[in-house]
Amino acid sequence: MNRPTDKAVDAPRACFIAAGLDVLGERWALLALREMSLGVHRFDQIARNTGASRDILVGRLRTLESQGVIERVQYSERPPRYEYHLTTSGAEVAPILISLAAWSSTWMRDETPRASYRHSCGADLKPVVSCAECGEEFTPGSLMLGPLVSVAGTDPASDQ
Amino acid sequence: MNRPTDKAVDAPRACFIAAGLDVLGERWALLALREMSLGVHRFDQIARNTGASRDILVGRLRTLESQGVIERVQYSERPPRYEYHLTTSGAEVAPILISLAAWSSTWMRDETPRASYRHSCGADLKPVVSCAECGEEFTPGSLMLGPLVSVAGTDPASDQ
DNA sequence: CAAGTCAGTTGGAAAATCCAACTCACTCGA
DNA sequence: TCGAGTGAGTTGGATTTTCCAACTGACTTG
Repeated sequence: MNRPTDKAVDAPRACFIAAGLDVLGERWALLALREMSLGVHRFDQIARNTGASRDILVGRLRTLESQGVIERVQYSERPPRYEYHLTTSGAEVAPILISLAAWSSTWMRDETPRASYRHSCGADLKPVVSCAECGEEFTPGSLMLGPLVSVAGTDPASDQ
Repeated sequence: MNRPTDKAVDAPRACFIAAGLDVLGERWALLALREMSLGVHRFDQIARNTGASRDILVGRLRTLESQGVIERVQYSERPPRYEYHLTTSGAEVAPILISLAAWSSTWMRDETPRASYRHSCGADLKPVVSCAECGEEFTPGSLMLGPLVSVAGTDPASDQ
């Protein structure tokens, strides 16, 4: 089904979920983005609000910046000081944070008090995820593997 | 603004995003759930498809099980063998995976070929996240902090 | 009966994270 | 002008996680 010299038949599944996690899945990355989404842009405050150690946080912010998810905006010349702001890419992480918050507030209810989130209309967070094409709601299981995608199309390959 | 004896003014923000990440944010956890969402339920195959080392994967699966996200289903008596299946809670992680895949396929396009995802209607993955209450689409920035939530209500507290 | 499958375990090396303290360049109040 | 404070890091060493390859035990299959 593949080439004659079938290399490793069992390479990990290269998919966009895995690729997204390479950037957003490292510890503290999503919490840092949460802070910026909430309007917190400065290093000390992001460190405090996330609980990340400062050295690790520096690394995360640099990675996110190099991936184009956030950008540094200078707010003081001397000494040079920067704020961290979401780029368009970073702002579009919001649906992930929203889904996560909604899942968590449904399934992680225990005794500890936690900040909840809501939509700007004032309602409690109850996101509905639907398909932009057909308009139907995504149900668990309606996620299917599609074709391989790169700059150009490549030949399909299916294993599971 | 708070109590007289203000304890640590700078505790990390306890919110549902952070709580969700405690369970889903560890390395390999979401990829393991991805596999189960795609119908892969057995240890060896999950290990292969995610790329996780077997020892770490065992730990993750145990944690997810103890958190009620997945469950082990025995499929062989002797030797005892189990499959890993999503619980209702686990199935509802789908919107997170969907948002992640969509974000990634928009912003992580590089030369490497990757499996894409689509809705079961056949369309490319373009999820729309909207508020169940008002029906309006969530725009970046429409996520607001709500009140503290626990088993009972607690007094509000705002810092940022 | 030898080889293969499946779901793990094990031990040691490597990498990531944590933590507290320290730096540097300032600003602010007395 | 001095001392304290702020903001954004950096540093070194301890701790925790993860990686990796090999191994086990209980089977099944040829």
